[in-house]
Amino acid sequence: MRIERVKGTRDFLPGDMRKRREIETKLRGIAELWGYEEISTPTFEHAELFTIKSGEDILKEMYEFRDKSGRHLALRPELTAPVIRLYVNELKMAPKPTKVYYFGNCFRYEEPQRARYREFWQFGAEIIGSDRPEAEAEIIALAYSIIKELDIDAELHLGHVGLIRELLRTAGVSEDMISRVMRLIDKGARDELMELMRIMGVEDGDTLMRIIDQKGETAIEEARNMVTAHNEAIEHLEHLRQLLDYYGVVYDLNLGIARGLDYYTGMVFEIYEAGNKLGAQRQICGGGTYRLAALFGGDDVPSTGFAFGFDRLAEVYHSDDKEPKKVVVVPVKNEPEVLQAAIGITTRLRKHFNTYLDVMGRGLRDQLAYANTIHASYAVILGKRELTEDKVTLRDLETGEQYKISLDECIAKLKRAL
RNA sequence: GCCGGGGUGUGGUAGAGGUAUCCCUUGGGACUGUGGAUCCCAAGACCUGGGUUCGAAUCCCAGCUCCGGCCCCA
Repeated sequence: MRIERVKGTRDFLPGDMRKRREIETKLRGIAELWGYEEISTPTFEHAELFTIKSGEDILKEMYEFRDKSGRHLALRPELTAPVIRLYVNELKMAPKPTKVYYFGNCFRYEEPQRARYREFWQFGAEIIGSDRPEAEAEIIALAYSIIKELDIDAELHLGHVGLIRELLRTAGVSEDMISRVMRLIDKGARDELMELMRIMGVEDGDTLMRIIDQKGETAIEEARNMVTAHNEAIEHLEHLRQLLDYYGVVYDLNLGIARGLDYYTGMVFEIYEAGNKLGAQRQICGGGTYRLAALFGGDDVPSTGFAFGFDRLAEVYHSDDKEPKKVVVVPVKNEPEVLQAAIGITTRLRKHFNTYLDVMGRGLRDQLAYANTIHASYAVILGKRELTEDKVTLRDLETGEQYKISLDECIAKLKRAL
C-alpha cells in the first residue's frame, strides 16, 4: 500500500529547496539589516488564540483538535496572533519599539488551488510599540525593499482603515454597523454597500463610494472636504505619504482596502504580483497597523507589520539556480590502504568543498560516470601510483585535463577554481 | 461548500474492450587506472473501490487526489 502525500501539502525536492533557501536567506538578511530580530513560536497553540482574533467562524478553516488531555488546540493558521502572544508573554519589558521577524509554516483547512496550499509558509515582520507614521512607513518600506531585492514585478496598494472608519462615523454610520460596512468594502460589494447605506439613511453615501472607488489624490481631497478641516486620521495619512516619498516607495493609494478585520486601526497595505503569474491568488503580502495585544491580556500597545506569502514569492521568484560545485574523490581500487587514504583526503577536502566519496563499491569507470551524472566539477583520483608518490590526480571534469600534484597544491587549485 | 478538466513506471507519453508502447530514470554487465557514446540484461506503471462483460487501463458509478476557477482568506 502506497502512502500518498496529504492533500494540499507538498514535497520539496533538492532544486525546490535550493530556491526556497535562497529566498529565505535574502529575506532574513534584509530584515536583519533593518534591525529586526528573529523569533519563533510553536506550531500549535490554543485554538482560542485564533478565535479571539478572528471569531469562531475560522474554526472550520483550521486544523483544530483535542490532545490527550482534552486541550483545544489548533495548528497555527497564521503568525501574527502567535507573535503578539509571544510579545505579551515574554517581551513586554523589551525596549520599544520591539522589532521582530519570523518565518514559519502555517496550516489552513481550505480547498487547495493555485498558489494556495494547506501547509504554507509565511515570512513577516512587526514593529511592536508604535503606530506612528514613522513606524508604518518603515514597515511598508521594508516590505517594498523585499520586493525590489527579489526583483518581483508587483504593485503596492495603500489604504487607511482609521480614516475610513472616521468617514463612516462622520457620515452617521453607527459604531456597531461599521464592522459590517468595512467587510462589504473589503469584498468590493458595491451594490450591497449602497443598499445598506440607503437603509441606514447615510446622507453622504455617494461621496463615500467615490472616495472608496477613486484611487489617489482626489480621494484624499474628497475625504478632507467631508470631515472637519483638521482631522487626525488625514494628517496621519499625509505624514505617512510624505515619509513614503522620502523612502522612494511607489504605491497606489486605495482607500477601498479595508481588510475587514476589526483590530486594524490605521494604515493597511497589500502587495499584488503584477506579472500575472499567480492566477487568482495574486496577493503576496498583506499588512497594517493593529491593536491585538490587549485582546491577549497585555497592555494596549499598537503594532504595525506585514506577512508575505512565502510560497507565492517562491513561485514568482527567478532563481539563478546554480547547482553547487562538487568534487568527487575517486579511489581507484577497493583496497584498504587506498580507501584509508581516500577517506583521509575526503575529510580534508570537506573542510572547504562539497565532496563526494563512493559508497557503492564501484570501480573507477563507474565512479567517473556517476561524477558525470551529478555534474561534479573535479575528480580527485588516487590509487597505488599516487600513494607511492604521495600525490593525487586532479581531473577537471569539464575539460578532461588532469595533473598529478600534492594534496596541498590540489586544495589550493580547487580553492581558486570553485 | 460549489463549478470545470485530468490521474498509465521517477518524470514525459502511446494505447479508446483482448494484461501496455516509446523516451527518460535507476541497478548491473560488455569494460579490474579514466566520465559523457554504443550495445546487452534487469527493475519499475494503468489512483482506489464497486459495477457491466467471457474479458476493463479503456465503458458506467462512487470515492480519493491533482490542475484551474468561484466563495472565503485571520
